[in-house]
Amino acid sequence: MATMSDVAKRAGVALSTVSHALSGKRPISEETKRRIFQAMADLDYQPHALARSLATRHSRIVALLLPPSNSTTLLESQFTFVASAAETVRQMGYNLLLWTAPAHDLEILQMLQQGFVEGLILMEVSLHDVRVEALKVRGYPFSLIGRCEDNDGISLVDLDFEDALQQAVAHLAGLGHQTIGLVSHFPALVDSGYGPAVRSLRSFQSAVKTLGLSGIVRGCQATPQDGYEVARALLVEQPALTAFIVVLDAHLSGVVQAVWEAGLHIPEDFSIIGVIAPRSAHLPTLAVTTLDFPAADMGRIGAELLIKQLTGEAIQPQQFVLRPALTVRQSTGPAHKREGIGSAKGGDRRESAT
Amino acid sequence: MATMSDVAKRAGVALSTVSHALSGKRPISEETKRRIFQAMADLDYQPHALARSLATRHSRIVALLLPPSNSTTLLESQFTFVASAAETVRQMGYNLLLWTAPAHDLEILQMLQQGFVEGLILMEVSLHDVRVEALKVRGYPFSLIGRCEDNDGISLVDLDFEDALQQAVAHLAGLGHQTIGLVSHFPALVDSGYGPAVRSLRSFQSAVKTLGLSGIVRGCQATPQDGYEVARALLVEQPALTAFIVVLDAHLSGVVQAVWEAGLHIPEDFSIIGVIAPRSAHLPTLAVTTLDFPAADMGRIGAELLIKQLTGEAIQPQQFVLRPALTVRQSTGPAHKREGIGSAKGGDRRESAT
DNA sequence: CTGTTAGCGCATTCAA
DNA sequence: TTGAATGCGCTAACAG
Repeated sequence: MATMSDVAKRAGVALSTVSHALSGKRPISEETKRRIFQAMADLDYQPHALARSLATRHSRIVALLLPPSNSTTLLESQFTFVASAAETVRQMGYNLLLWTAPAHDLEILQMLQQGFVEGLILMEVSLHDVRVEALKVRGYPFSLIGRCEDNDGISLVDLDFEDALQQAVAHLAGLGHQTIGLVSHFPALVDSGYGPAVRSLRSFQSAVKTLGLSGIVRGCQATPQDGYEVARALLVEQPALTAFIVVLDAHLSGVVQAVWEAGLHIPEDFSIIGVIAPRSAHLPTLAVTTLDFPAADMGRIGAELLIKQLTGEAIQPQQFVLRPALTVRQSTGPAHKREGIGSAKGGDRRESAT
Repeated sequence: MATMSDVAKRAGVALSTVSHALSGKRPISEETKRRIFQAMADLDYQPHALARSLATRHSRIVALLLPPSNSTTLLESQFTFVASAAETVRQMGYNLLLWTAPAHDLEILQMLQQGFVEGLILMEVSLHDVRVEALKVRGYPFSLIGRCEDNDGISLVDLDFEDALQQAVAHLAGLGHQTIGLVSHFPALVDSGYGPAVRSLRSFQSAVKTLGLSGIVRGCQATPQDGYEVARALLVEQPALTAFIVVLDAHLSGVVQAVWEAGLHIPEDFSIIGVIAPRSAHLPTLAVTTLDFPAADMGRIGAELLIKQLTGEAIQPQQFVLRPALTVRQSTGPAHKREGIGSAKGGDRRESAT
């Protein structure tokens, strides 16, 4: 591996000349430039990123904090954040480090202090996030995919859950639905102050109230089975129910199946709307109406926010709270009163599966 | 940010003494050690990782090459690789860089040459992978999650697809099934030499042949809808079919639904077995029998293989081809001839969804 | 047991 | 337009 001084020697110039030829930070005659690049080609020279970082005091490395794998199971959308951020960061000439750390861990700060990493992208932040506080106090650059309660001076991108749930309720209300069920996050997540859980819950309740509808909320773990169980129970307990709002992609298939097994047709007898990525909206035989969760955009913007901060392109913190677009597919329609059925024809499937 | 020389000054010792106190590479008296650590604490000293890397010529950074997001949609298992590798790498004191690059791109090599990254983990390798060839020729450390055709001298971890499909067929054969369908990868993937696609296909065909059964193969894109369509078509075209083998988690729900909609009960009338992660096996109302795809293990081992190579713990390349365990759940049972139904009661759902 | 010194590969300041 | 020299923060001989 050739070094810069090797190149300099071979081109018959000084080390600094080579450096400047590379960076273009001072004028170099065509002739010497030619010789230098020739020498670089001959030697198959590659600048040493680490050495450059040490001299520049810029590592061009940022890190994305992955939520701990044990707690919440990773949703489709989460991975999309990661993939999208990775791609964006790379396009902007930076490198993305993937860190796994318990949400409360502060050893993150060490690595920042070390100068190893120039900035951080956080996801799955809670309303009162210690990490955010710590970063803010020390003035380290970071961006959020998500929001806290107090976001003063923070760059972030998040879904506008308030708007999303409001739109969802409004859409259903417009179709004449009077009693709407929200299949939501696990209650513990609400208690722990997880933003999406709290905000969507609040917004649903207020929207339902404003429109004079009745709303029923039930939360559960992010698995199809739990979604199924919850929906099934709700359908029995609440005969007036004619629509579900689902906010987790993992719940969708379970909820749909519960509705089917109750003998209800979608959308004739029952409507379902999801606040999820369009990609997750296409069940085998049902395209679900969604408020499009823009996961890829969020990953991209989260990355851009951080890097613009680092390059000085953006001085002021920017906040993007994205309002999701409504895409009407086949799962929502005019409300019809349900017949008095709690479970029906499809129900045997479950018992039959010994 | 305090530097090592600051610490040295404050402790009244030489720079190198501080360095050695930190690394423990030479004996230091208790007294000076105490003073040094005291000074470090006073100054809130953090060693500068980049500088250390430059001096050591070891960055303690490895990279994981993410498959390009456009081509294959990312499966559950893929993300599990990433998350698991990230965690493992971190536990071993290294950092994981996420790279997105087209599979044919060789600019990867530049970064290795630069000394920025010490090694690579590749996933989604094809049987004849140019990247692997290039890495091998230049002697760069890397490990594979997956396999090529020729794996001489390469460290890798992969699922034993041969064994998996053989087990799947054997399990079904043992239950009396005579005609088995394989819902598999998109044909283009087989043609392009994608390992899992090719190996599972081959193995299925040979297993079926060996046991004197008849096997039908159909491949499609990795979405529930495509899985549904393919299964549906097969059920109509092949009345003798009594079981499906599914090798992509994304297909599972679609295939199951197609079977249900054909009026068949699982497992009484029809059996389904998946070569997928247990986590994906639990549909809302059906726990599917699987050959457990050990995605987390594979991510972990892939990372370990690379890092052991870097630390010199492993001189010889190691290859782990994991045989999946069979977990019998509710979706497989004794074979019964199907009645002459091609489509049935559930079929209306599809049409009804306008 | 401890101090001195010379790099690691590059950016950059100061001269020329 | 170019060269020489200094230093980024640390490790690792080499002395003592």
